[in-house]
Amino acid sequence: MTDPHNPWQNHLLGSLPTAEYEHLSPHLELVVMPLGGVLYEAGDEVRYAYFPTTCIVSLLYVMESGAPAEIAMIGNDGMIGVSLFMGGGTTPNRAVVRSAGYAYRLRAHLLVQEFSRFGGYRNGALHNLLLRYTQAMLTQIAQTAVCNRHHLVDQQLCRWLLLSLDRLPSNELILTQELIANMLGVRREGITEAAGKLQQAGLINCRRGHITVLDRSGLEARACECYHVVKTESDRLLPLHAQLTSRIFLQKSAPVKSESLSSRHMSR
Amino acid sequence: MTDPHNPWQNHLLGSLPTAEYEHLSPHLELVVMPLGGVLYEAGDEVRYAYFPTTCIVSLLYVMESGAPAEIAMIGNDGMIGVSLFMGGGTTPNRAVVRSAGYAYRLRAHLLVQEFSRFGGYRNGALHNLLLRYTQAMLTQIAQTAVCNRHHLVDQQLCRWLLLSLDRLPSNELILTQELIANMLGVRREGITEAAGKLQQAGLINCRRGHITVLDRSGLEARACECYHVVKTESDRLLPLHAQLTSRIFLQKSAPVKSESLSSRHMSR
DNA sequence: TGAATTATGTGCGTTACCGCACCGACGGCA
DNA sequence: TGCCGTCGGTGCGGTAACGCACATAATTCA
Repeated sequence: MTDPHNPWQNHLLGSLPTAEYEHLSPHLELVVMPLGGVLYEAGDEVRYAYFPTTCIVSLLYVMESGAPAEIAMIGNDGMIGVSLFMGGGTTPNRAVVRSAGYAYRLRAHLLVQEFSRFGGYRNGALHNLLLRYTQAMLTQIAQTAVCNRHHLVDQQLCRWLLLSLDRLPSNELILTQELIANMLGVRREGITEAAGKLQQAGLINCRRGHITVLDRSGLEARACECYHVVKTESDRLLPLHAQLTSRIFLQKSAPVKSESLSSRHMSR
Repeated sequence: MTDPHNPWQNHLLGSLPTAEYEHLSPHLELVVMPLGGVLYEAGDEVRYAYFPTTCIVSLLYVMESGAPAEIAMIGNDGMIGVSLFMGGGTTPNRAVVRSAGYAYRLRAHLLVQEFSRFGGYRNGALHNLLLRYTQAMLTQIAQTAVCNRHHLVDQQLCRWLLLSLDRLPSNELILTQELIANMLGVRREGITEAAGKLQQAGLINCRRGHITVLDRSGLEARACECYHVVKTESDRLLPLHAQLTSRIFLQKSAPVKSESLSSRHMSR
């Protein structure tokens, strides 16, 4: 029986050419990502780069009042810790697990080292891949800004559910409406109302702490343009390489040194 | 008499080590940046990197409705065209001159080429500098998202004025309240009202198409935390190098091949 | 100089969302 | 099985910002 966890479940790792992938894989460490786990706080030195496979991590700015605001969400499409190679090594944001699951992590210096390796005159594949990913994330953040200003809570909820759905293996989200409200920076009651409408329309099904998406394209129709902009740009910058799909058949399990994050809880 | 325009008026160019600066400077072209000039449209292939000296350029997302929303503002602290080295070569945004002035520009391929040059095992200074700048811009965009969601128009106006002020040589902004409203994505009347309060408090002085800042620290006190987050992070990532200040005495003028941008006008 | 243009200031009803208070009800756990 | 903490739903008054319609004032230009 094969190990169900593999680094290439993460699209970035899965898109690497075999040579560079093999270079990194011995150092990738599988970690459990519990709901509410904090990867780093604002200003903390980032010690690991995380490559989610089945979890979702949110980047939050925590305001002076203590209220959080979601900046971006990252799942198996990306990584957490771009400041390692972009420079600075810290950010004014908190990274927190918003949907439990797994991720592979890599020590900071190993990532930076590999980022800076070259193949001839051009930079390496990891280098280019990570920069393209950062550019995609930048678009996601920009679109969050636009959406926050211009779109109704109903539309924003659709966008948010779709972005989440794209990063999860199933069509079920395990989270409370309060959590969604915190991420979107609106009242909990606002989410209750918006989700009620979606349920009434038969697009989703809500249970206590669970939201099941029944009609994906229905959500897309109700979402604002922001979702599509982010999705399109992301697909353009990071097409899934042949590498990834071919590895599904050549699967070679990585060392499973499962270790859990310290789980502080998301409050407020 | 010396030429008043010099590339090192732009902090990124000014922070380069002499060797790399000299490598680029023959290719830098001074361009006039008229109010409303469009550097590129959403989806356009980016053909030049622009390094503003006295102008301010805004990155806008233009919504389906046609309404613009400001994502970030760039002055002599940065450059326009990060997608050139981040990957993709286009963005879903429009870049438009928001405050007339000058900039130096560099052909896309020359920037990319210089970005990819190495000095030994580590990447070059331009490489690191541009990545750090991109990280700072990322923070600015993230904070725009936060601000759009959580802060009052009054506070946002203060933030916006301060960010503009930091990028201008004088304490006078030449722009209409309507323009500010478009940038912040609010009603023009909202700006009129907010600006009225600031004027009443003696912090600014408004004339038709002009805003003069009288009390900078007063504005800072009224601004939301977002301004400080962006400023602090920017200063941390991009401290002004000794190079820049020393060049003020070693000034060697660059070829002035002044050329004007096609000026399309910013409309609603 | 006077007319046209453009920018700014003001008022008024409307709306989306907030803050609060409360109730009901689900679901984990003893 | 029954308890209790947490989560979801609902109602109500309050408010920041909107959309619109004008009045007024500063420029530009004929």
